[in-house]
Amino acid sequence: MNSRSNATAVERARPGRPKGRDSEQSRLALIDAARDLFSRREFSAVSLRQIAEQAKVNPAMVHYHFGGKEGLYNAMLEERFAPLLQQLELMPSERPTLSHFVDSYVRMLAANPWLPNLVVREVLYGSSSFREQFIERFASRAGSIVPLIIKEESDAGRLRPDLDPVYATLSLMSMALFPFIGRPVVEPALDLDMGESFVESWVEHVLRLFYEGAEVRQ
Amino acid sequence: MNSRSNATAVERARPGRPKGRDSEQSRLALIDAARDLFSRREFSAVSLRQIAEQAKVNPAMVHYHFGGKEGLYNAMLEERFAPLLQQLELMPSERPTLSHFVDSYVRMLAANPWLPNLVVREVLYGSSSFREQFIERFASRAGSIVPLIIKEESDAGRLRPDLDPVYATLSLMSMALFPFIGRPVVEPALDLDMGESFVESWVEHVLRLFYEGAEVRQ
DNA sequence: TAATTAATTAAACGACCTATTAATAATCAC
DNA sequence: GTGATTATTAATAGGTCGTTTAATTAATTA
Repeated sequence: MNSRSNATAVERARPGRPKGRDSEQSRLALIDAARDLFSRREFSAVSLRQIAEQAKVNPAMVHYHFGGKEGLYNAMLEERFAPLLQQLELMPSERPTLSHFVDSYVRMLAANPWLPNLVVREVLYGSSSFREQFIERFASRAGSIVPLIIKEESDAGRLRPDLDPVYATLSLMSMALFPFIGRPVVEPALDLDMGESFVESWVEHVLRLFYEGAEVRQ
Repeated sequence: MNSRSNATAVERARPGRPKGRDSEQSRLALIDAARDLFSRREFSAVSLRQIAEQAKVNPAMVHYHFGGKEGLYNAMLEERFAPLLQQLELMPSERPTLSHFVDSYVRMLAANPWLPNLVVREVLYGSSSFREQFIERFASRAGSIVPLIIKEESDAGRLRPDLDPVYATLSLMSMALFPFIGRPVVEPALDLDMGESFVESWVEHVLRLFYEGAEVRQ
């Protein structure tokens, strides 16, 4: 009863090009496994062997497709991470509103729970070159457009003239991003369910708090 | 001209207990180096050799004092991290106010720029046991007290009765914590100087926005 | 069909890392 | 003073990791 004749033995892949299988399959499997593992653990705490095991390919495939661990990480960022952030830049054809901003940010983070982890990791521990690129491509866009919208609303007499547009932007960004960054603590600590229904009610709360405040009006 | 007679040669430490030096010195040097490096890089990306080099002691001292890398990390958390968070729990003798909460959180984060990085790392990648402990010891305290204060203010008629205390808490926490977590991106992206003067003006802004909102009142 | 190219695995290499042990020198206890 | 204890370094053992190479098989091209 050797492994060759044993029908119950796991079919071990043999060397050589497999029959009728697109190489794209193993490539995508690696990217998916990388996204999953890199968003849950530190870069250096995730080994190629782990990624390969989860992707069900040989570790050497990482070198074949991406040249190495860093190449795989960069490819993952480029293919899974950047497009999502890019989407945040797609403003509506008309003039964007604050409501639109908060809504699209919150919606995206809620729909992709792995996203904030990667963003935070890049911001905190990423190479300075990536951070600069990230700031230039994404953060600065939002960071310059939102203050402009606020300034317009202010000039139009809808917002307090003494309100600092940059501080107001930072307030909105904080409320839009923090709950999702801190989700593993926020949910249990506040006994809050951040599931489906959270998104809409949170956006509504943030916008109302921003415009009207928490005080009773007389 | 051997190294013994060469006065300009670096004095290499020889084995054996050094003269007139408290062992506490090397212990503290290790803890300080660990705090510095662990708050700037991932845990597994920081090697004992780096820590020891920065602390100017032999890597084996880590084992001697702390039993290993993890022991050093835990000791660092216990001695540098926990006391700071503990301080946040020290409420004033009288009834704490929302203003007090925001003020003390913001002040602490601004004074200890390494703190948010460690908190975030623990929250995102830390062991679940530490996360539970963190939630129980710190996050849940704030997470249960602040909603109570808000509820009281609401019952006293100062806040809108339809305001959700938990959502309001999350809003304040977001604005108090996020700017410091995202500081490496926030500062350049918003062209904001988060130095000395930021603390006071930010606290004032947050409280006013929270109570009064951004709209013009008629 | 023969030769070349593409896709895959197995095996091994070298680097580095943590942890351990042994040696050594100062201090402390008696 | 002498033996035990404490604080330190050097050396190394054992393991894992990323990478590379060689072998192997399928697909493609000539």
